[in-house]
Amino acid sequence: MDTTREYKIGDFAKLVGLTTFTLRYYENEGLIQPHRNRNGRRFYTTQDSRWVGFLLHLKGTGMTMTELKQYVQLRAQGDQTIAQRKALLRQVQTRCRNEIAERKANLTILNHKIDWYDGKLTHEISDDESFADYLKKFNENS
Amino acid sequence: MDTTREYKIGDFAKLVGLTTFTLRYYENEGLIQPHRNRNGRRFYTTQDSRWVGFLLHLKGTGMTMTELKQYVQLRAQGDQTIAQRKALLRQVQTRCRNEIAERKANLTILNHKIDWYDGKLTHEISDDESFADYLKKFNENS
DNA sequence: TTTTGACTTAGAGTTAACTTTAAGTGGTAG
DNA sequence: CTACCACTTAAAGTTAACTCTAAGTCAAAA
Repeated sequence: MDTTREYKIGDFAKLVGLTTFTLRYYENEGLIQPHRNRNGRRFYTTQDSRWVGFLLHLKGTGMTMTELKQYVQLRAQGDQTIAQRKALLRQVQTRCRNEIAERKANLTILNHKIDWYDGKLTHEISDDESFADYLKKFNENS
Repeated sequence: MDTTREYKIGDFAKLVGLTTFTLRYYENEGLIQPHRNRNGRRFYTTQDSRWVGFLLHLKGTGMTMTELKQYVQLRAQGDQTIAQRKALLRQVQTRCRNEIAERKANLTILNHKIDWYDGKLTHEISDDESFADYLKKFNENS
């Protein structure tokens, strides 16, 4: 493993799947702190790509910029903020779980609707059975 | 069951959990077609609330306004568009499944991070074990 | 050496899906 | 009767998270 490589912003952008605009934006917001060479140009390391990777995982859970900034601030204050960071992540975790559950529930309805269309197309469902009626078959538990 | 009730826009809004603004907006976009009384005021029926309920389920899968409008247009053309409607919903279904999967994967990382903080707080994880190292324990498959 | 890429700041533009306002009219419930 | 709710159109405002531009300077790759 090469842990000492340095990337210019353009190359790093490709590496992590962001644009240079976004990288500078994140930097502005305090989420990333690239290094500078003697000419004042940014460079990024493998370490930085790991951090950005983690950031993107957090983003992917629905964590907002505001929350990410809070998180980064806490992180900068060292180990005494671990409990607070954990609390923050727990909040994001709960919300994310709820969103997934809700999304799944909606997807289930969509699945049934598609099945219903299937039935219509293959004439397994009579012409006059409504989707509402059809849905009742899956409602043992409500 | 009372299937003949009529609701004024304000009451209907409460019933379905939207604002009157949003109801008029959806109507404008062609997603809802309320009835009018002799004074030109909108009223909505139980039928309408079922339709809005379904709309909201579709929205909840990540279906966009544009897609919903397409869907409603197809619906208005009758049974000969069932295959097209099914195709549209399938596309939404696939995207929704992918998004859920991605979200779950990100949540898994978040879960591990929280566990890692837990370990730090209870000193089950040594002070110098990095999260990256910790994560490796779960990476049998990558 | 020419083109490509990086640097700066401040600010404008983008996107989706609402959300609200204005400004005036006119039913309706308590 | 009075407060409240509904009606209209057109347009502006909101939010988050980017995304891009301008305008000029400067370094580096082909």
